[in-house]
Amino acid sequence: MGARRGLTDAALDRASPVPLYYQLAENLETAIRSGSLSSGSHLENEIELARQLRVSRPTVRRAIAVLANRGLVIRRHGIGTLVVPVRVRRPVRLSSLYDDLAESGQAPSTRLLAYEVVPAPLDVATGLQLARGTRVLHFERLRLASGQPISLMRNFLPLGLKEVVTEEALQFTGLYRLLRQSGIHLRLASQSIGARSPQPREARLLLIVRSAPLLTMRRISYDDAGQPVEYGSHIYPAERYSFEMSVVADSRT
Amino acid sequence: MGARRGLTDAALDRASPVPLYYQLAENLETAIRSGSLSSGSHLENEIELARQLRVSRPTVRRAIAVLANRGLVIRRHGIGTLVVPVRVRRPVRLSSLYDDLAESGQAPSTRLLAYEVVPAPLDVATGLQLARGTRVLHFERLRLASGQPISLMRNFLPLGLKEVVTEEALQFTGLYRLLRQSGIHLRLASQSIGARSPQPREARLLLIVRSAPLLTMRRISYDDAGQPVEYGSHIYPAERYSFEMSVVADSRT
DNA sequence: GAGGTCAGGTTGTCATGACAACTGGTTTCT
DNA sequence: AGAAACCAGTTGTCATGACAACCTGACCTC
Repeated sequence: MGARRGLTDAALDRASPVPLYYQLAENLETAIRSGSLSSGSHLENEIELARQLRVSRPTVRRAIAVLANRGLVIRRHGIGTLVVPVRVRRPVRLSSLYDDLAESGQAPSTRLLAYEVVPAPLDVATGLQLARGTRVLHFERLRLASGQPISLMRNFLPLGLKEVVTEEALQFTGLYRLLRQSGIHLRLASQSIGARSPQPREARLLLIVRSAPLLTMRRISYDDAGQPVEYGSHIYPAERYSFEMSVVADSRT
Repeated sequence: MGARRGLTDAALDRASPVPLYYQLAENLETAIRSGSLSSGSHLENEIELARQLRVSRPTVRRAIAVLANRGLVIRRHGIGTLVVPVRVRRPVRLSSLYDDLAESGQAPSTRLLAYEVVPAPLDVATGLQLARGTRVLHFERLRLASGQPISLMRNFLPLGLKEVVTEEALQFTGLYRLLRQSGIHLRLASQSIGARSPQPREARLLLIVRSAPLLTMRRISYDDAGQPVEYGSHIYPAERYSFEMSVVADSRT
């Protein structure tokens, strides 16, 4: 042997606080995305993989389950585990527009149009599970990509986050990144995507004509503890933006 | 004791081909949705749950993992597992419009506007991984909910599925249900959601004015084996439809 | 009274072992 | 030659056991 490598290169670190199964999942994902595990090919079988890496089979299975959930591999009973054919896949992951743009090299920037404390409108109060009229932090941002307006974003947050999400910080980075840096991990979000026509002010800010349709997205995000963290109401010019996502069905049966 | 029931009511069937963890997950989901596990409350702890149900702790954990993936519960290290506050949550699940409507009691019906074999347009051929110009099955349907047009759907399928997806069957049931009944399990889909203005014919069919925006969805679905099964290009009147979804972040870090 | 410390309870991780179920190819039988 | 039976290889399910990491609340100390 000796050609039998490929994965064992990035060894697992048992001293690390990162779980073994997760280290392995990341190694495998790197291998897939880099192409060293060509698309359509079989993964080494679980038992062999476990033997080579000196871990137990459940650990290997759990790592592969992570990849399967992300839609990177497909498991087939009696056959093996295959790498999904290459495809542009934006994961269903809770993504941040700012980070997405940055990743695709679009040079995002932000114009902060409003930053204030207001009584929560009814739908916001309901979404954030606050009493009607509770004071909340509200701000409005115009997001530009490569200098072109791509989204007008209104957000409402519980007042307690005012120290974390400051007026200054919002000018230079994305909301989600700010929250993450403060140790707030968004775990769950429910969102609704629709379309409508722009109001005059919206058309003016987004540099579109009034007959051009808008994409709308309303999102409520919850943290680790299930507490509502953010109510967002965003609009996008449909001619310049669309939502890309991949959806993975449950595995069972 | 004696009040300590609630879950043990729907017992697990070890003779069933349905895995124990999945039976348990469904029992728990039923309990949550029916309200017998009130929102925000703690689940019984894993060890106790395992003891009561006479299964091992990994089995319990796996069942809870299914629910966590669906966004129904949140696990907190050192605390316990909590039921997520009630909320209308349409899962990101690969859902069928037909089934969704039926579930919400909307009485879906279908008008089949076209059913034919045509050479695949370029984008369709690319999406289905076929040579350009390969003949494919194409059909167009107008979906009505409670008698009102709610979607105009164009689909392209590999010709081999013509026997499964017949002209007659399409009139009375949804595409996904047809495929599932034939043993084709959709596992993965990549989709894109956008918006645009309707063309005259589209406005006429959907009973909207030309200035009313449309939601558009393009979707390519893949089966268990990673083979493309369906290319769909659908439009919806924005005033009558929106996409609801919940998104769950990976658990780790 | 304020703060730190500790214990109990909970989920998170990992190992080992066993058997079932499925797939695809090969062999055998008719 | 064709169909049925078998077999090797793989993933799927489940049990048991052990320890680590984490959170909360109670207790103790200062």
